[in-house]
Amino acid sequence: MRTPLPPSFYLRDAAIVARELLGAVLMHDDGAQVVSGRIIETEAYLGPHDPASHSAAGRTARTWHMFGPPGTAYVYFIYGMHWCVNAVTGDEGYGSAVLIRALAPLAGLEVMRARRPKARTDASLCDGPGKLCAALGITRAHDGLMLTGASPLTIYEGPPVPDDGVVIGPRIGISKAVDWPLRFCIAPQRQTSA
DNA sequence: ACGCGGATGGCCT
DNA sequence: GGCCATCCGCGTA
Repeated sequence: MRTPLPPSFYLRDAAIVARELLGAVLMHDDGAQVVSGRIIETEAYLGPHDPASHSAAGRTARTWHMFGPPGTAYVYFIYGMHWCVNAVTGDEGYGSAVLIRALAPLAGLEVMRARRPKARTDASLCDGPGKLCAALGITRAHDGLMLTGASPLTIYEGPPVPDDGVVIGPRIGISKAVDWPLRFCIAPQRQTSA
């Protein structure tokens, strides 16, 4: 779990990367605080042909970094309140990415609790795309950074998650392509195992 | 255990 | 003007 996932990891179909990111560790080190969690839920956004993908509307100021090189962080602001973080996948210029939807907290629990005072349990610190960005302190400042190392925001290799520990279903909170099976979760009973 | 609606702002039509 | 890749609190069972 010390090894950052390299750009070649992300140079694959978004659905494959979404599956393989389960178990990996997202860490934010701002120089003063280190906060991290294990990735337990992801969603794939396939590219311009995927009606639910931000890249379907073309490359705009907002979606600019979704078209960056594989391993880029694409961070966007939603509902006037929340940040969400993606890992860009596939070739540079294509526009596919994986939304990180939930983490299991690993390090920096005190910092997370201070950043999310409304969370009543440790599990609820990071169990949503907006929540995990708040808990880790991820904002627009991280949009466009590389997740592959030498950056405050990094994803590290984690233990393999077997297929029978993965649940696949439709994506959440979208209004187009609502039945595409592109949401990947670690089954609840497996989330705490190494 | 659900289901609903308000908060809140940037961006596209 | 309307639509969001959301979260939280309050209402009814």
